[in-house]
Amino acid sequence: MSAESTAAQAGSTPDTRATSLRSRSGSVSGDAPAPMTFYGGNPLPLHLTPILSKTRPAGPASEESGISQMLQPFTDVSTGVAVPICVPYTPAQWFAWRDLRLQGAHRARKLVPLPNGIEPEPSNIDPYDADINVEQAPLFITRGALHDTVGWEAQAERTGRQNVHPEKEEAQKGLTMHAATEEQWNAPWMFDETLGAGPASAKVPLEGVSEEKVAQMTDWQLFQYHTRAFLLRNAYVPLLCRAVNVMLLTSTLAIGIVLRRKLRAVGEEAAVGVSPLLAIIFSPPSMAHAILQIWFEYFSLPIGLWKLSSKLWYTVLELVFVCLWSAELALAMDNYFTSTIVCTASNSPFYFIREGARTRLEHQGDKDTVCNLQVALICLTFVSVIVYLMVFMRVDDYERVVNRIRQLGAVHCEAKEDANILLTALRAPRRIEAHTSEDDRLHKPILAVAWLDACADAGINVDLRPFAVYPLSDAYSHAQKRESFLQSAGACVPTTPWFKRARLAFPQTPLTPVVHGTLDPPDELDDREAWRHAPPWTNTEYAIFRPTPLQSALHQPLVDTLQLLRQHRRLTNDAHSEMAYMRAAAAVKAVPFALEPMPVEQLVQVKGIGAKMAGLIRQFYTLGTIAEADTIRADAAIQTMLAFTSLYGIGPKLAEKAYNEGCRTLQDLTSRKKTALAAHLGPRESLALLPDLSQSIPREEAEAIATHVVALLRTFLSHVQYTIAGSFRRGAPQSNDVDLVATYDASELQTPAQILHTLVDVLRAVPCITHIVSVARRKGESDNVHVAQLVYRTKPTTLHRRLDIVMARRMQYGAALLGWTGSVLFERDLRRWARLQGFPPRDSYGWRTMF
DNA sequence: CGGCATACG
DNA sequence: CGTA
DNA sequence: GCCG
Repeated sequence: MSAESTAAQAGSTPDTRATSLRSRSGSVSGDAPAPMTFYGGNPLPLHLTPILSKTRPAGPASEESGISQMLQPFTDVSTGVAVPICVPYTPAQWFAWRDLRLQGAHRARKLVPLPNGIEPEPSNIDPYDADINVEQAPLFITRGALHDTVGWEAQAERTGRQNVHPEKEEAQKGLTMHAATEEQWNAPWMFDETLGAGPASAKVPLEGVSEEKVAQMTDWQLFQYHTRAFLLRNAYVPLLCRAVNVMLLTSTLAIGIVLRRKLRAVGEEAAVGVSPLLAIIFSPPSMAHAILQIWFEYFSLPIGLWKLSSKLWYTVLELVFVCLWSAELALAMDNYFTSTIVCTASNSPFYFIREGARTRLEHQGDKDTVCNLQVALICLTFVSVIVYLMVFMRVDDYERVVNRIRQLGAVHCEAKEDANILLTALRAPRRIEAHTSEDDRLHKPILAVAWLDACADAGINVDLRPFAVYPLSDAYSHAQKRESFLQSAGACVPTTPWFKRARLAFPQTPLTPVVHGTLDPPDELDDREAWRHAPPWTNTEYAIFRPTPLQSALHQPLVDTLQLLRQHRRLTNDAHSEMAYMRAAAAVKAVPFALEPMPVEQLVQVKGIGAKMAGLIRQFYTLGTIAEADTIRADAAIQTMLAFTSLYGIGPKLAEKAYNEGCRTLQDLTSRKKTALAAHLGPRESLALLPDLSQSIPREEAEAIATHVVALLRTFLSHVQYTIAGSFRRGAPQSNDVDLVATYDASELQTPAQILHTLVDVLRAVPCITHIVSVARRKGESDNVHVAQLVYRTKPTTLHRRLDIVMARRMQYGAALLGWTGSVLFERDLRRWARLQGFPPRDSYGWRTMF
């Protein structure tokens, strides 16, 4: 709607109002139909920015004034979404969120229509035709990296208070859990406990291996399995490796000494060159190094937590020993083959007599001893070099993990406080305790790195419990319920690609598989991989489970009409009916085939469409309109009240009241009322701003605003990351407001509320905010997500824009992002489903306050 | 026939 | 009650 | 108004 039409409408007389209002309502969704896209999140490619890199904006923000800053092209990092890898709330909730994430994966990826002319409108397809030609179905493939959606990023509960229902406690008893609750975990760490007896035992199934599988194994497989389990689980293994290393070095030293003594005894000190001497010289520092490494591994700060420079030095040291022993190996071999006592046989290609060489010592036995010792030296040195190289590769492992994290779309956090999951190569509980806070151990799963690989293999977040290297908190009290749900949903095997499970997990009717997600895309393998992540349309009661285009390519006029009926129900204060229309509109919007030819009996099979809706839809497609909608459009009173509600702070109740008191124009409303509502943005200001605020904001401007605000934010806050949420994040080309979700480093001491206040002060000083609708309480609880609702204006000549700035700690960033991405129906269905899944009503901010 | 999202100003 |  |  344009500013002109709004102004005309506001100033119109009662007689002309009806027509102007009608034209207004007619243009409610009159935008040109956008190409059909799923909720793809931000259409810009979303990268997960590793916090590791400490990305800063291109230019120093403080040097430029706000406006010139804003005019700069949008080159910021804002399209990167950095979300700490974490679990939401309790593990039980984590499972639920994981499912949500799976089923809502369409929100996580950029979806691109398939090339080469595949029609996105399968209007002639009969969905009941069993042999449906899938090639005619709308086909979408996904590209781009996974970014946060539902599961990764929601956050761990901090308080740990659990509202354990008695019956759930009871149910917990039969629970098969990781051995984490056995008391060895809490006992001081001792070698003998970890050697076979403790929870690190191979008896605990390895990740991804069910007990039934183990039972079916052959002896050889069982042996392999137990070996693997031993090597992976046993805390003694690294020590064993080091012990072997030390033994090798000791042997090398011994051989060097024996060899040298022997040579001296026979008066042939130069017979095999300097290699025995070098072995004697190199061995002691190498042993010291090995012992140092044992200390590093068992007693120091875990190497993964070292400073980068320390890690580099550690690697360099390792490299030095690789070099030393490589040199020794080469030298020992050369000394052997060119020995003055000629160790090589006369028929070998290495055999030749050098000047001064003696083919014989006094005793043949002495020569054999010397030569054999030299061979032993070569072998030991070779093994040592191999061992060093293996250790070297282990150091490299850390980088691999970081890359994996990034590849999975999660974020590697520098500060432990920011993380929601801790990954470690450590296995000893005492060491883990030494390097984590009690709070972390209580609320964050501490997992083996193998979990990451399992996630990468499965393409989803897999059950983390088998990967726990430290007892998971009591928060698992709800795991039983989750487990049974997942099992009933067929969603409990981590190695199953998610789309297979999702098919089973979706509540669905026979109507469902109109569009299969099983078609292979024509070209590259990458696309094939991506394809499996594009969920098919699902006939479900819950909006969270189905992909939905921003605009329906088939039914947008019908959707708009249903929305009009919904507005009417809202004005008439019929919340439940209103919701039914909202659901119906959303359901229709998501349907990927034409409803037009369908009889009522088929229409009612779509979830959310009942008898009445089906009738209305039939009416719409036979008569070309819905009678009730026409009535509403012709009703001046309703249209007037509808116009009233476009003012900030005026809802159905006030609109009706005002209308009954004789108000007919927006001016009437403002002159009559001086409501205390929305203290800083009353009806008068709201009316003044309406021409501006009702104009939609293009993406570019939203991004410019965000860039500007974040630049200001960065003048006093470090490590700021942000995302434009709201309908923009759902892919809308324009919106009526900008939702900016921002987060910052855990090292920052300020609370989100304090930051918001500072930011608002800065924005006011610039000045580019004209109204403060509301700001967070100044001394709000330190851990809450806080919001500033502002009216933003770049400079006096530009339009006023509604701007919401959401400030969250990084732990809650993902949750905040989810909560502020919407849509409204999505949020409601999210909570509805969560409640249905039996989440305890709790007051922790994690669940309650955020959603 | 009960439930339908939730928190905050 | 209105807003997100 | 729809769903279970």
